[in-house]
Amino acid sequence: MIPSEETDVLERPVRDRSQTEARIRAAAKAVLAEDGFKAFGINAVARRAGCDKQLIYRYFGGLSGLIETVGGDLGTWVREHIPEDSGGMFLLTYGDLMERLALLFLDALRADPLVRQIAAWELAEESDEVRRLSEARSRALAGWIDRMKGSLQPAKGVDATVTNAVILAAIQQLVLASVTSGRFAGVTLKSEKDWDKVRGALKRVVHGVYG
Amino acid sequence: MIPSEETDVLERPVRDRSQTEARIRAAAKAVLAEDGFKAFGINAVARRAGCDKQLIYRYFGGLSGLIETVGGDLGTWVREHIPEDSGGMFLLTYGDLMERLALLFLDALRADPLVRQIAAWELAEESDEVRRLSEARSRALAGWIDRMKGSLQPAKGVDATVTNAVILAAIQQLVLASVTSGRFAGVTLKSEKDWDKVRGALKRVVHGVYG
DNA sequence: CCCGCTCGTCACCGGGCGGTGAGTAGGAAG
DNA sequence: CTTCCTACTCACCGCCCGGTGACGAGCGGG
Repeated sequence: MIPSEETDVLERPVRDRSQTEARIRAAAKAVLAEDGFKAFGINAVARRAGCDKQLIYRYFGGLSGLIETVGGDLGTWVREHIPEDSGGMFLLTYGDLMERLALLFLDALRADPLVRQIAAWELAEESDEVRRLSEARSRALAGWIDRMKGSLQPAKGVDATVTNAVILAAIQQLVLASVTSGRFAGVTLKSEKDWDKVRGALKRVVHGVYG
Repeated sequence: MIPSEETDVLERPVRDRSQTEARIRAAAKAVLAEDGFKAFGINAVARRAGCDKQLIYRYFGGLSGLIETVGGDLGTWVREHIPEDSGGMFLLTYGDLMERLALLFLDALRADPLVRQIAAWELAEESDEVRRLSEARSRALAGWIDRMKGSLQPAKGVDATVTNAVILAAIQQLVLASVTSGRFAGVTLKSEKDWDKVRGALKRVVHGVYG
């Protein structure tokens, strides 16, 4: 292959620090989302960003700093992916609210490989970096729940926090399992029909506890 | 350190193939359970077993064969860890049955690091070996449910398979999250008091859907 | 023009990984 | 005692990892 002027121009480094930093950040998210946390590392990110790994050390102080930056970006994930309002519905009961929250969470998690990988990472490894990542995600989600529920209160005698955790845990587990194995506990999780069944079960569960 | 006769005896190889195979199998489970699936590999297992990794290739045909063997042993896990009978209770309703199943599954999973690691592994990676491992676990669990439920039937109109999957998914996710991060969705999962809250929420959920 | 600073690259290090071929030790059979 | 088979070990390969020190390339300010 004869090097043309165009490739020469394209392969020339940008020499713009902020732009390069952005490229590295984007590459980090892409590697994590597409190749999984197992493949996540200095070399993989640098390769993806098309620059030398030394720049990651210079600009972010190594992997941990880069992860921290990604976690910072993640704070906006909830706002980007889950609608803030009630979608034009009048949520009469706490059960209605939780049903809507559960279904939104299900679809949002299914659609976002980056957050899925972070969730799976959290289950696989305990390190400070991962912990900070998942804590950012967890805090954002909790804040969103608080904001959304407004003045609605569950029936007395029901520990809403723990019950909601159970429901969200079920959703997260099913979504994570669907990606890698496509099934859980004898239930296939592939087609949209499968997910409709899950939605139905979730609705029944939610209204079973909250009325 | 002067080599004593005792250490000499202890470090001497066993020269008994079946016994060495058993040592390797035990080492594999120990590495997986204690160090996690990330650390699982030929070198780690051989180091743990105190023999050369070559033996793993010779006796098991490499890592995949060894994993398969572990999966085979896993088929007996359910029978070992979850009681077959109804614990002297008369399970009058399907809801009672599922409550008991849920609580048993919760405790069994909390107590078994090996199975926890396999479950986490399944969420982190998609490979044939891991798939076979988790399928063995899944099949065993499903068979146990079938055996236990006997002739009890849930209320009509409720998809018991999917609903049960939702409940088991919640339990698995909460247990896995508790090990690495000690919390999920704002709920701390450390003390037995925390788990009592979870048990309460699970009971409410189960009897909410099944009556 | 050249200095100096920043952006970027390259080569290299030690170490752990999965994988393999060649060689050793030790007990049973003759 | 020798033979032979089997259990077992050792040394080595190539690869990729995270991490670092030294070197060039380009651009703005004197």
